[in-house]
Amino acid sequence: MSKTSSAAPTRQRRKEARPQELLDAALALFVEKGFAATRSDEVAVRAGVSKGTLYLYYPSKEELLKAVIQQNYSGLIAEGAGIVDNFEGPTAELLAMLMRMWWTRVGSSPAGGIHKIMMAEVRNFPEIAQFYRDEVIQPSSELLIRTLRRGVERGEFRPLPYEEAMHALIAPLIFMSLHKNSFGACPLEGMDFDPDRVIEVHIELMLNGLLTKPAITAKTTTKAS
Amino acid sequence: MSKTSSAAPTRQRRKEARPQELLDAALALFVEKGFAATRSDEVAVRAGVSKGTLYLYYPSKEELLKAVIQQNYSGLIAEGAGIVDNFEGPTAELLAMLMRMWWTRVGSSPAGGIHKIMMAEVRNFPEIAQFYRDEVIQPSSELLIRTLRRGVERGEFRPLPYEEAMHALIAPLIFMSLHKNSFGACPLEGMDFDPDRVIEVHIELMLNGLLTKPAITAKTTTKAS
Amino acid sequence: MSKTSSAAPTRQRRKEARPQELLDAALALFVEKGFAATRSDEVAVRAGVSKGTLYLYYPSKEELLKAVIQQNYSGLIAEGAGIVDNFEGPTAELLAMLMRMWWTRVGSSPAGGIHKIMMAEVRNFPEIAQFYRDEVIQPSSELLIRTLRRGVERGEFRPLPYEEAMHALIAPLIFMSLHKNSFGACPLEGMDFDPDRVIEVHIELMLNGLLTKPAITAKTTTKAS
Amino acid sequence: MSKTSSAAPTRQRRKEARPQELLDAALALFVEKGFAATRSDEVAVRAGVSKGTLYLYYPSKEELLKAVIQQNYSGLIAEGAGIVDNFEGPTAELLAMLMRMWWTRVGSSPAGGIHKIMMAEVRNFPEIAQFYRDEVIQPSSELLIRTLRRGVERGEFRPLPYEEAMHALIAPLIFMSLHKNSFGACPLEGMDFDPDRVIEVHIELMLNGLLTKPAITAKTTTKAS
DNA sequence: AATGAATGAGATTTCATTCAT
DNA sequence: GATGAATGAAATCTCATTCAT
Repeated sequence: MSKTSSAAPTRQRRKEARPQELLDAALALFVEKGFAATRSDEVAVRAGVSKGTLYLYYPSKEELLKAVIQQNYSGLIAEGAGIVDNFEGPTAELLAMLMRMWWTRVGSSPAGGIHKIMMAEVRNFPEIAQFYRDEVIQPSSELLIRTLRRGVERGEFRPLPYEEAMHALIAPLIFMSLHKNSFGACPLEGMDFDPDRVIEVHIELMLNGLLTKPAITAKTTTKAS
Repeated sequence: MSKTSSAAPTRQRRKEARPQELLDAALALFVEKGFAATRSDEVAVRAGVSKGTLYLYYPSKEELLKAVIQQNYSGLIAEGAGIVDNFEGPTAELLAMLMRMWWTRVGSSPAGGIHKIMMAEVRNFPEIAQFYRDEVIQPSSELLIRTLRRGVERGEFRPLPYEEAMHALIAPLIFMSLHKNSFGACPLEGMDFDPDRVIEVHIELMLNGLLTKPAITAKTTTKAS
Repeated sequence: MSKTSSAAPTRQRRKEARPQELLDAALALFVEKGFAATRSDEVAVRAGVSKGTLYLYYPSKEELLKAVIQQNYSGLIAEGAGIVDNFEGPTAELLAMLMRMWWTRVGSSPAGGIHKIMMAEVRNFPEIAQFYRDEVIQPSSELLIRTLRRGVERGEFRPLPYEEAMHALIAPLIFMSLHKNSFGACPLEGMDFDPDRVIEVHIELMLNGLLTKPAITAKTTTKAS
Repeated sequence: MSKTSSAAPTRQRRKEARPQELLDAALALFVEKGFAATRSDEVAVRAGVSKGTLYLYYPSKEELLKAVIQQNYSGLIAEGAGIVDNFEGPTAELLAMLMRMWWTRVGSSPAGGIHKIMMAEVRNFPEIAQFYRDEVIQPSSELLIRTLRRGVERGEFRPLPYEEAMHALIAPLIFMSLHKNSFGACPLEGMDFDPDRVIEVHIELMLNGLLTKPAITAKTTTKAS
């Protein structure tokens, strides 16, 4: 019926490969069912090992969660920093490139599911919350803020409160990533839009706005903060 | 502001108030700790009753979750529909009004936390997923799409793929709501921006874009779908 | 076949009686099989409840052990102190009375088994070790030492190092108690002496010695310390 | 005194030394932590081998326990028998010599810890109980009883029930040995007596009694049984 | 022979749910 | 109805034992 049907489940020694296999299995299940609702031997079975083996590599389910998060984010940010520092050309292009890159590399990959786990669990794991803020949120925020500032200083972008604009910028990316791993994974009728196109439209709108002619908005006198 | 402090003599716990008290307690705890990690007698204690009493009203924790979700969304949408149908004036104003309204009435109220629960649990409760799509997502999407179409048809907005634009529009609202109930509730340093202002910046940017001068974007030749 | 044969194992509410029943069951099993080798649901079953109920009263097996020890020794020593303070007559009689009393009330009762548990487990539970020393060993040692000093000071006993003599005095009592709960409980042939008579012989020998005529012993010039 | 420090070049672990090293490691750990609470790879690590190697020599932890006990008692008794048979002189001296010898050779050596293990585990291992009775208790009891009888028959000792007197005689020896391996190994204040001196006082008291003048005891008309 | 990665039965503990009071 | 003591299925984690290398 499937791949491992006939051969006896002979015991395998794969010390090197095991951590990665376990982390992948754990990520998939934590994203699908949530951390608390995933039983530790489900993880083991999906990774093709026994319950005991899982505990040989990670001393508790909580440590496993931490390892999943760390492994997926180590050295993800550094890459983006290099791009920002070396880019020459219109800031709009740089911004669009960063956002498309994040979407390709994180948002629509398994690692994107980590956001879902984090949203659901941060309040139960303050230690992980701090780690995630320091290693992921903070550096990537800085990257985008630096880019916005570049645009404003070069006169390409209108003046803005950077922190808030940054959040408005990334919100649809993360939202789409969350969607893919929640509603998007359910067999529901009538939810058949294409996340990739949402990202493109978002980029377009962010840069150019909805209006055919710029309006003078009274309410939000936005200044670069 | 205080709930029921003055009027009720608080003599005996009123039977008819129980369901609401239980649902409120459950909502708060499910949002804070997640569904699986909330113990059913925590809910009971927070509602001021005993564990047994909880089961008198809801036959299982799962049914309680369903009731929490359903109760918080009954008749939330109808209100918006009336506004859209009767509004006269620039569509940009209508759109901004709808978004601010959602933020005030839902996003920054306890009900906003339901999104967090839904994200975390839909894949475990397909039944709820369908309900939520039918009762919440579908009608509010239609409302926004109708508004966008109004803008495009009146020549106020540039042509757009409605579905995708709609998602780009609501993403920061929902994202901020999720944030308030996850990272925003953790005592982390350096995450001290104001969600309300993010909403305002988002509205501003959505309408006018980042660029000082409109660019001709080649990549996304967005047409009204 | 037995007492609870026919009646359905109907759930009983016995909040008051439960702690004692659980402690008795735990004592018996810890003495018989040792602490580590006793499974917590064995304790529950012997007390006539379910595993869950045990944890309703004691939050862990270790806490259960502590409770067993404390409950069996609270106010056991005070009694002896009263006797020593009020006794008039030959110290030999007082000493014999104390020893026989201990044997009757502790050594040959279930509580005597606690010594066996303590011997086996002290090194794993330093906290309990301290408790036992403070509550049991220290006060009862003082009692015996006071008695020995009375004998020496009244010229009834030869001079002695009190601390060491005290240990020589109680050793057979405790040893017999340990024996009853270890070898004595095994179905072995040829170990059929009577512990009660050992105690009597010990008392006799302690007071009068083995020798028909007192010897002058060079080696141990024992002085009252 | 040092085991094998100078002679062996310690190049490769010698195969023939393994069993002894394993038994020593097991003895030390079983005495310290108890049988059930000692993990089998703790034993292996302490013996400087891997877990797998331990199972090459002993097929189960239970067999290891048996081996520990048996190995430590082989040919311990024979020695004593020779002494008793050949001794000439006062029986009191013989008795004192036997007791001091036991204390030196067994009680205060690692082998003394076996008593602790036996006390704790006999009821779980009936097979070992029988072995211990046959190989250790029975022969050494006989030795002491023979010595007591010699004393009584030569008119040196008062008439006694031999079996019971024998137990009264050895109790402090074993009790001190147990103490060294339980409470004595805990860092408790106020338990700082010297076991060696307890033994000496015990011998002194046993021979001469506490009383300055022999009393006529009515209660225990002890006759040689 | 020696190793230590892998296993899985079994232990402790939790908690949704039931039900006697 | 309301309570909370009682239950037991199920979850996490341990560790004696096995076996591929």
